[in-house]
Amino acid sequence: MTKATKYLPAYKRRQATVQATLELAAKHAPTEITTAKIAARMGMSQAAVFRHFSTKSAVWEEVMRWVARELMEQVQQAAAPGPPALNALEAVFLAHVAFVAQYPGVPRILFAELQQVSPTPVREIVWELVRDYGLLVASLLERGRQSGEIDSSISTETASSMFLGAVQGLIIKGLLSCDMDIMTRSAPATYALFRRSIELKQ
Amino acid sequence: MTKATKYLPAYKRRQATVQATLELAAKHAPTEITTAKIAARMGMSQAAVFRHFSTKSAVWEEVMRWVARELMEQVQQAAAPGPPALNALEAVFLAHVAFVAQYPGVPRILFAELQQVSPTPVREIVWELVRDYGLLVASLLERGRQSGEIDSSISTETASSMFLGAVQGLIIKGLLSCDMDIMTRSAPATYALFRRSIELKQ
DNA sequence: AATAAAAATAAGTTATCAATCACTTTCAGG
DNA sequence: CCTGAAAGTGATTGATAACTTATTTTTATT
Repeated sequence: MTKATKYLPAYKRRQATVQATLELAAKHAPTEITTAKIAARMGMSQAAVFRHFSTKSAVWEEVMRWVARELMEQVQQAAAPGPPALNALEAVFLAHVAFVAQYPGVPRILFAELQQVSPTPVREIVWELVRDYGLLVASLLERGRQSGEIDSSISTETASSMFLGAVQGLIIKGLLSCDMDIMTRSAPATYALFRRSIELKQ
Repeated sequence: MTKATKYLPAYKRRQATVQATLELAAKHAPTEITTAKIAARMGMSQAAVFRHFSTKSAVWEEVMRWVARELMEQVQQAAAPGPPALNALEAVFLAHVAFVAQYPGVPRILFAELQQVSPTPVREIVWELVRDYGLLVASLLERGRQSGEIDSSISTETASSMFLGAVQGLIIKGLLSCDMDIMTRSAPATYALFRRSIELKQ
């Protein structure tokens, strides 16, 4: 929670607006996040928001850009160390879950975007994120296949869709039970199951 | 698509309203489905909707009840035949995917509900659906464990969350690519992978 | 200390949408 | 074929939320 200081320089105000929106999303549905509430959270008038963003959806775009950058940074860092691909993949899995647990508003925002049918600017950013994330997972799966950790009969495409699904299953459980920490607790066992599905049988 | 007939008896008008809403949800985000659009789809005035539903959210409640009843009917029927539990589970998986492909608005409506934080009447219905569905999957997993198809070291809880996640992974892919038929095509391979994760190794 | 530029505000406007109500049209039963 | 009940409509209302504009407050520079 950023402190509510008035008369911030523009770039800091933009950052603060993004954070305020994320904080609101942690406890409210995105559709009921109004510019008035965002402003109130920063201790400002509603009109002030439009000093820094030309439209409301410009706010959502900046929020999504922040989310994409931050999540990719976290998982890339997690993926970095060491040769055993399946361990790196586990680190990615856990980093992703930890990120969502830390910013519980993020899945809500993403789900809101998935409802849109026509392509919006925000959706474009989501698409890029999903693509980059998918490439990271696919490269780890490929590495695991070459090192003989992963059964070579497994399709990388199917496995990476399953990987994402495993995360989603946890997220949905967390959202439904209104307890995002349940995700963190169940994550290791869930990954172990995923691992079993692609591991070379002995 | 129901034919647009005026002066329907009340119970048929209610059914028609539910169907019209589902059809709209297939091509629009739930937030932009207004009572005016629902009415227009049936060739009626906006005011007419309120002859049959006291509020707009009463419409969503009825829609969700219909979805819950219909989906459970489909998957229960799929689960019915035969002893090999893992085959019954596959039938459930495919039935679920087929249902979503047939009513592409359904995941959008569900995702919209998942964003709500405070418990709404619609959310209550979703909760019941998820519980009933979870029980069905759990009972099949239990049966498979007893028949020796499933490794007894696997937690039913974790496996059923993974099952749901596998479906979700497909749904998200379908929504993002704006092509729900991709789900149907990828479903068998995805289930095969899930099966590998719980099957007894030989 | 003076002042210009930047940040924030108060008080609007406009559009949209759920919900209401007085009134009209249609249908079904005697 | 008549009539009362049920189904539907047009016009309106009140609330809400994004966006605008004229004005004020603060900050930074010289």
